[in-house]
Amino acid sequence: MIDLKKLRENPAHFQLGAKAKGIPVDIERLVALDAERRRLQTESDRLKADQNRLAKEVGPQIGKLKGSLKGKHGQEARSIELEIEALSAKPTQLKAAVQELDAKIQELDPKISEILLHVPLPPDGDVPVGASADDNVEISRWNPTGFDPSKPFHAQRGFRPKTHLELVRDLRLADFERGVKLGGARSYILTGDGMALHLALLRYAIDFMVSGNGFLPMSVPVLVREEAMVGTGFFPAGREQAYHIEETKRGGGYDMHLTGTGEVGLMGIHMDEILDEADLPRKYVTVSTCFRREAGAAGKDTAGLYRIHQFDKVEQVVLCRADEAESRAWHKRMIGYVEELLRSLSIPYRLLQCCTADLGPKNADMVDIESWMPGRGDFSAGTGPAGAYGETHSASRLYDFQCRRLNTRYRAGGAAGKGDTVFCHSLNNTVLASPRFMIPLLENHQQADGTVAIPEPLRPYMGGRSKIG
RNA sequence: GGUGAGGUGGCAGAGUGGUUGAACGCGCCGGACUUGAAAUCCGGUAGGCGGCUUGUCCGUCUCGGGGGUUCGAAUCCCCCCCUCACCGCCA
Repeated sequence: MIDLKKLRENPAHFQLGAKAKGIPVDIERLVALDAERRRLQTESDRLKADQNRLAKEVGPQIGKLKGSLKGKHGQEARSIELEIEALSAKPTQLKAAVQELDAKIQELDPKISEILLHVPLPPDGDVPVGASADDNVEISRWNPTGFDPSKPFHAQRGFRPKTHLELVRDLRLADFERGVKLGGARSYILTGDGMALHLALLRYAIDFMVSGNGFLPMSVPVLVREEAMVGTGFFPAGREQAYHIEETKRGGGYDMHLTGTGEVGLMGIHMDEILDEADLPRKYVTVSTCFRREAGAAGKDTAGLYRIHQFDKVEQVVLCRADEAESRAWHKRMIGYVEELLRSLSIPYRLLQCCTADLGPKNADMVDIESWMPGRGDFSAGTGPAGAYGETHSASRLYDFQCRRLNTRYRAGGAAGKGDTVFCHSLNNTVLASPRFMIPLLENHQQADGTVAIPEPLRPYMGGRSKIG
């Protein structure tokens, strides 16, 4: 959520931001509704002040009179009752006026929050303006020694590469037919070494962040309430992407949603909390199963392990002080962790600066990391697939957008009881998502004999083995 | 799933219709005492929203959440959420 006060001061900034992201939102109407709401509240508060003052003056008198009414009858009682009535008249009148104003405010509130929840965080000034993901800008590349993505795979390695689909089939790493039988389209079963590799990757990634970089490992719910989805900024815009458990339809008190990323759980941890500044930054990592409906992606990447409804992901999240420089520094650092991880696994990758159109409502800035996948890209009969980069990671910088929605704050100024409460900044980045990451891993490390070499750091997690197949 | 008990400030815990945004205690902050610390004493210590005269300012709301009764609600009524205990079932 953006700061309504800032929007009041500079609506144009938010209008431009929404436009750059290609998100339609009626900011003029929001500004008008907000002004009306404040007018009503000021008026209501004024009347309530009268009410309270009157209650203090008149209330005790009424109490006394009511007390003296006991045991009185006839004429005497009647005159006391009249007195009470007279004293109550003004407060009753005020009450009606207040109720009328408050009713109007209550009518306005859902309209305001409806729009407010849709106002995206404007992209930072240094984010390139673009119309679609095609306008993303490459920042850097890294290649293991001897690898050059501009040359065909077989020219470098001396054999035609298999796609991950072929590798998975030949090495019996996954069973798509039975997966689909069980779970429908985009389902799969990892089998044998496929499952072993999947687990090895996740465990390596977790250990890398915990032992290597001081992140605190957490388990988090993947079945969460609406508040967590709205708070983290996935709802309302991304409602179509999440599976919805309609418990209310069977008599339950509330519905649940399956999370599409561990970010929801990790960020939700400190919902409605005020943290001590001294306890920041918080560095959390989780591994969780992620569920995505992939609505609107029909027909896209239908085969294989690239686009699936259920996968597992190691995710990193940082909560830090509300300081732009600090936030930016963490973004770089969190990307750096992933670079180090990818290098340790000898996977070629590139960093992409996402343009404004590719950002999504909650990001001020986003950097994608794409891993080289030899099995993707144009196919030629002679040399096989040309290879292409495919997205495997995404690092977001959100300022206080998420924490404002989640109401996650800290007390500034160090010492307890002092300083303002301010919303934290939050950041998140993939550490490793599998099975998707198995694609670059299998395809890059395949050998001419059809086996796949296991990169050194994964071997301890694979029973010391050096290859699959 | 059944039965019962509860949800009050950072924590613990009073308060069952009238200056109670909230006692007492602990914690924390400031001060005094002390060579320093401890102990002791004094004072202070929630958040949201709005306003303008932007102030050590004013108003308002908040005792799990929402609604209601009342001149007045932490306190009474209704709905929801959550926690705990025991029983049943169960990975």
